[in-house]
Amino acid sequence: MTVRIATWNINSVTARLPKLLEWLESAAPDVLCLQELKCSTDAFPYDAVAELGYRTEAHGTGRWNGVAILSKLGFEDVVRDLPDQPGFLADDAMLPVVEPRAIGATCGPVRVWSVYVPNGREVDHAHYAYKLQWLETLRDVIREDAAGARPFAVLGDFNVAPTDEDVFDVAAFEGLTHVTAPERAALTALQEAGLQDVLPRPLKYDRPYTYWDYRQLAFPKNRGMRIDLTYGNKAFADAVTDSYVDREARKGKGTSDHAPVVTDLEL
DNA sequence: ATGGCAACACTTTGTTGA
Repeated sequence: MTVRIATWNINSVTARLPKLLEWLESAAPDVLCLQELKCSTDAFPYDAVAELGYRTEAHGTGRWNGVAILSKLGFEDVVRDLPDQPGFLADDAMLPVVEPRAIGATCGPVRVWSVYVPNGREVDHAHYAYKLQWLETLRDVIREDAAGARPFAVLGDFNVAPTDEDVFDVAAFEGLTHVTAPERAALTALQEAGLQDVLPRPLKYDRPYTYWDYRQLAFPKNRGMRIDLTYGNKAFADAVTDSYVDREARKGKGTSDHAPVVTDLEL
């Protein structure tokens, strides 16, 4: 069977609902992993996407973060949060909070995680240590599925550019998060656990960036980054027939600052 | 030069994002 799986940091599913529905109709993925819902689990627009044939498993608490999986292939074994997922201790908080950044499910023949990896903010910030710890936990959680025979992938906003080629100008990121050696080592650890970076093709230019800042005409100037990734195990990667970044969805007003990444499989 | 865009909620300004 042919299966189309996509990931998209939507930057508010309520603000982006018209764009989401339009994209679901045109791209018609079987499974879509969303990040940055910016709404609670209850506030997700379930009915609107159900009219297009999708069931949804969402995980959100409100203003920040939030992840979901939309599926035309049903759901089994839905898991909210990574087992032993680290929390983040905010400046004004007494206790660390486990944020809604991961949801896993089996959709037909494929098991997926939709993940929104912490940003890290600055290299000397507690959020950066949190990011590395979060990625380490992810590595531990995916180990069994990564080594298994069932097609499996982690898709989402990893907030790490895997190589220098994945940012428009490496000099512009000197000393910043997203390109540091420890962050990239965390991605390498996922690969050592059995996952492969499914490199999408760009629809324009030479590199498949997935994120462009809203400011200073970054998109028309193609000052982008590739941080939205599809990490599949061998069974998944071997089944890939095509993968691309749908930069068309980044065009115009009222879009997310991320583009969807689409992967087609023959299973 | 700390802006610039966008979203959101508790402050219609401050926080977050990358």
